[in-house]
Amino acid sequence: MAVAEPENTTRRRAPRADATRNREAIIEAAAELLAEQGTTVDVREIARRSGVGMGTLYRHFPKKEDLVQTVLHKDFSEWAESARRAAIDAEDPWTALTDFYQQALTGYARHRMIMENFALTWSVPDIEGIRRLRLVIEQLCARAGAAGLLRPGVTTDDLLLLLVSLGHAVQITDECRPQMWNRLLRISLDGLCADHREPLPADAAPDTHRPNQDG
Amino acid sequence: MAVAEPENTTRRRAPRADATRNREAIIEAAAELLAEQGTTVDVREIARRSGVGMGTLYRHFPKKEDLVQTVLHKDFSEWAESARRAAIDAEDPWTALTDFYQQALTGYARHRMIMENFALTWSVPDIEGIRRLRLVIEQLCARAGAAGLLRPGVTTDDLLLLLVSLGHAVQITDECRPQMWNRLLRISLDGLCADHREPLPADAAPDTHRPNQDG
Amino acid sequence: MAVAEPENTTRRRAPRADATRNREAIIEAAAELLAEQGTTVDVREIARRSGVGMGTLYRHFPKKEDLVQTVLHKDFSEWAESARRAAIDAEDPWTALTDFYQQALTGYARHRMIMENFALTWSVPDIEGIRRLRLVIEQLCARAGAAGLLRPGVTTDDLLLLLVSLGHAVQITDECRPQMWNRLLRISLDGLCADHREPLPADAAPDTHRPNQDG
Amino acid sequence: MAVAEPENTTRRRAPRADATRNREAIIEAAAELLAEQGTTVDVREIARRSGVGMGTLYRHFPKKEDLVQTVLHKDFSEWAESARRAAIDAEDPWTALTDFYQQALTGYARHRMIMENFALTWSVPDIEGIRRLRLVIEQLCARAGAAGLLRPGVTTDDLLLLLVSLGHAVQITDECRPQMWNRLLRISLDGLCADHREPLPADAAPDTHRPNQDG
DNA sequence: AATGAATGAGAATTCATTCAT
DNA sequence: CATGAATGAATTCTCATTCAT
Repeated sequence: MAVAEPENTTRRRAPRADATRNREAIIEAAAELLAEQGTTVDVREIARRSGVGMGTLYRHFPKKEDLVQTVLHKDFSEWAESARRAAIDAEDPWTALTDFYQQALTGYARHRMIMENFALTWSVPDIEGIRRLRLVIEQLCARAGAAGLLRPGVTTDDLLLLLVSLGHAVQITDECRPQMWNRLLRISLDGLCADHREPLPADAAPDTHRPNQDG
Repeated sequence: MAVAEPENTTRRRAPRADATRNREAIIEAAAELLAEQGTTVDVREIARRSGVGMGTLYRHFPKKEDLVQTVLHKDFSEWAESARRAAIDAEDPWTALTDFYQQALTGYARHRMIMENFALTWSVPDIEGIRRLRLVIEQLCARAGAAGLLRPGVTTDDLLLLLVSLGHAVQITDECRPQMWNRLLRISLDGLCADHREPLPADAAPDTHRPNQDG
Repeated sequence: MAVAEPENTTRRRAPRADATRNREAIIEAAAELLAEQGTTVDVREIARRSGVGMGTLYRHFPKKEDLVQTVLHKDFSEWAESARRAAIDAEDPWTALTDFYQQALTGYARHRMIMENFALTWSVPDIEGIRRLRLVIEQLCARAGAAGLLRPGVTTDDLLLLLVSLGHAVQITDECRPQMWNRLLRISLDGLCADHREPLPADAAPDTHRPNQDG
Repeated sequence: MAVAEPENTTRRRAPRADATRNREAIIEAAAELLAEQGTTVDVREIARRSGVGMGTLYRHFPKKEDLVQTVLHKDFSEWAESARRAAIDAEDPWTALTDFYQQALTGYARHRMIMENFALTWSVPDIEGIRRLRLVIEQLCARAGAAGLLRPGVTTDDLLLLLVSLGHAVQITDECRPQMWNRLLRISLDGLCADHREPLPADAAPDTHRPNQDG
């Protein structure tokens, strides 16, 4: 009994397995509640739904914000990764871009408030996650550009901002008019493609262009 | 022009006439603070910044939400009206549409959190205001459509959702990269114009279209 | 116009008639509201119902308690007076006593909270009114005693306390079971009358007496 | 008797076991303060006097009214129970009735405002408690009636109302003239006993009876 | 003399965080 | 290590009283 414990021994009354289980239960409950109620959710409700005591919750996440950031990070990562996969699986560059947006925006609806707050509230979250997402888009952009499918002048940042912008449309419309955002995506992609005679200027003001009457 | 009126003098805390003045001071302070901190602002801070006591604030707005709604409504109305003016002043239909978005989105930045909450939090605010805005867009849409400038199949709701969607982009980027959203607007308008061979189908999925290689 | 005003001249734009009218309106409204809601009623509601401004109300009654006391005093006086009248109109001493209680208790229901508070809340109200009421009872007591109708040993204070005690019963039962208190009055009066062999001792403890079995 | 338990030691702020202790401290403090000041007491003062923080108080009683009701219920139960005991211990039916009133009314003084509010304020509290009290009286009534000691026609409700009515007398007089209410009780019991020739009619109006002159 | 807007000290209630068991 | 009771500052809202017009 008093012998130094070997680390590998099977001890059932879990010292670490439980901790992991708890941590994940907390994150899962928090993800649900943050999605439902936003960051103003009561910490005690998170503890209740995850089935742990306040003390346990605070052992894992010393501040409420720590928990929020963790959930944000996790949700964001999973979402970004699924979108990346969709792009990789596509066969040609334009389909890759299209599928990427399609997948990313479809997933956006599940992240309502979180993504919302992600952009706006409580300090800057998960810079690293955004950097990775940006890399994905950069590759899509380069690939489509090299194939001559993307309108000249379009930058990675344009595509990133378009994603966030459409994401907001998804959040607003998904419940009452699902798939309405798909029309907006189509419009934007048409505006992005190489069909357009003129490249996108660096300081594009929209009124420099006028469509052909009765085109 | 007229003789100097004694009532015009700046007197602090005049009662009857200043009920109005107080009301406006409260709304102004609330607008600022709501923009800065969102709907969680402390009511006392609004009272403090507007220079009135708690009682006065609550005489004018019996519930915190009443005040929030009032500010929301006012901001929204002013913003929508300025965008409408910009559209009316334009000479041709496409410029009207373009100027409308330009003006609306430029104004969006000033309304940060409020517009944010407008779409997402605290019940449904100001249905009437949205209805009026929608009417404006409907006219723009009809006018541009009649002139053959607008891509067939584009609806008023598309244009409305585009506005909100780009509005979000404005809010996110306005501080760190002002005018970046203008590029997105240009892209979207290009996707909207009649240059496109195919009309926008009713259930547009973006992958139905593929750009001309090396266009 | 500038001549010194004679005090007797008929001036229509009432300086004092209005004041009186206001004062009475305030008292009337306060009486109603105090009866409905007790002393926690909002002063502004009194002002509203009486149709005067807060300033006017506070000109007449500098403190809320002043108003409450005034209403208390008035209600109490009127009530006591009506009971006194009923006693005077009666022909023989016992009927006088009986009618006095009957009238007083019937009126009690209208004074709910006020009478309630009268005995219990907010300092001592209207000592003078109680003194007058006591005088009335004293005479009834003496008259019935002299006629040999009243049980020996019964004091004026006994009769006064009985009144308040039964008054409470009235307040509690008047709405749900009107006239139920009449049974209690009958019982008490029977206990008061001279039929009883033994006089009421000075320190009457109830267990000194035992009724005749199957009397 | 048992070995000294370490858990019995007076330790301030022990958590689990002291949840109970806190709860009782709160109830005790609330009972005192409610008796002193009525239902308008500041909740913070209750917290202060019971030595707990606001949060603790609100953990046990989510609304102020919950606390008030709890205190009301507890006080009422204890009081009713002590009166019931007194009645059970008596040897003959009439003494049981007498002792019951004696005990009940003696206890009434300790419950001042609370009993006051019990009858008058804040919704209907503790119907169940009243029902139990009524059962006790019902038995006393039946027992005394069967022994031929109680005046025919007297109902359980008469006795219940008499209790409340005399209770009010107790509250009013207990401080300034203790035991004065005993005289009233004696009078009422004499009115209740079977010595009276006529039974109490169903709709007893007091003037139907007239005492024997020079009884 | 009348008006009702303004005042601000309270009062009830919530919630992030700590801590004894 | 887990638990959940305890804490108390912060927050929304009320109301007796004052005061400028």
